[in-house]
Amino acid sequence: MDPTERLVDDWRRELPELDASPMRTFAQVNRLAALVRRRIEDEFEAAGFNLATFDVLSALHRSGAPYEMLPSKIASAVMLSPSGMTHRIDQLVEQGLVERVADPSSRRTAPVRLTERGIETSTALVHRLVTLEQQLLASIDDRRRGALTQDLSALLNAAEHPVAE
Amino acid sequence: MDPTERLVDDWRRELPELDASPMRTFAQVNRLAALVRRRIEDEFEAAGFNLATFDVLSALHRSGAPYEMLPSKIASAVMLSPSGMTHRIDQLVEQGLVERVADPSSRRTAPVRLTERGIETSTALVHRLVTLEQQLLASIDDRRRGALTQDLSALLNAAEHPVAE
DNA sequence: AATCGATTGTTCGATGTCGAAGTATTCGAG
DNA sequence: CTCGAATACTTCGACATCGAACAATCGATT
Repeated sequence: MDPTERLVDDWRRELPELDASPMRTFAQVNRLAALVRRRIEDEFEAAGFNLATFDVLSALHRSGAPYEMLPSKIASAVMLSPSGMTHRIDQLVEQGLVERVADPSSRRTAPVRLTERGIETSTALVHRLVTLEQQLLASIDDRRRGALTQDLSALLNAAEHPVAE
Repeated sequence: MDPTERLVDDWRRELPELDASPMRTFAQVNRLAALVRRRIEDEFEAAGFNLATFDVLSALHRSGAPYEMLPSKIASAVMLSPSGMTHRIDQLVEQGLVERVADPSSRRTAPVRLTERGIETSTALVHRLVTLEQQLLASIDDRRRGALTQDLSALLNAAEHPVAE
């Protein structure tokens, strides 16, 4: 029996008045995210990089030429605090994957730009990533994948927009 | 357009030879896990606790009376390193939520047991949690929830058991 | 044109986690 | 019965992240 199913059974036994079934879905999502993260880290580590690095490179790459973004934009894209972003960019600059460029329209900001090496690295890593993810998705046929995407969209929507505060 | 859909479009534009569609599913899972985690943290913080605390209390509670587990068992249940577990237990002992008890069969291990207060806290938090999760699930009817659970199970299975090393 | 508030990024201190090394205890082979 | 291997936990140092405080700059209002 998988751990997330066990979870619901346990709570039914301990607190019979509680309907614990919602917990299973989120336990699955949480565990899946953690396991996949671990798999990706292993995959990237084999190439000498990590997921944190890829998150930033990928955001820049996806933004299209000239592969520039403001740190604040990257930070919100990867759900990282501004201070954390500063630190990550410092490392990437160190590794020669990105560089801070001057913004002629504002001296308050210093957009970050992918270097050649940054683009190559991002490209190599995204191919590795997709290959891994395809393997993980192999057990689900296309039709169910479509339904899954829809359901996850609905949940994401609920999670992004709290009902009332 | 939601960020995970955008992701696929961006990659299609930048790297047309790449089929980036698998990335969407995992981006959804990852983002959902992060957002829900944040919501839960907020919910628990209002009660003066956090998710890390609940994870441990909940593992003990679910194990049933006398609510005892070995630290190593709890650690694997919540996917935390042994050293991290030591630290968390220290805090919980400090707060009077758990206590280390002597194991008559071995002096090498000191099982952790929920205190009265620990049980009460766990019970209160799990009710808060389920209420929140029910809200988040409200947009999906029961039939689709069943399908979602099945699909997530398949993905979890693939993620837990790597094809080959 | 001067100033105040908003925006953007950085620094700093605190915290949580990990992995490696260390300690204590138990188990098993001879 | 003894000693080495295995087990379970802890300690320690390194590191990523966060939030709060700070600094610099821009924009808007008067």
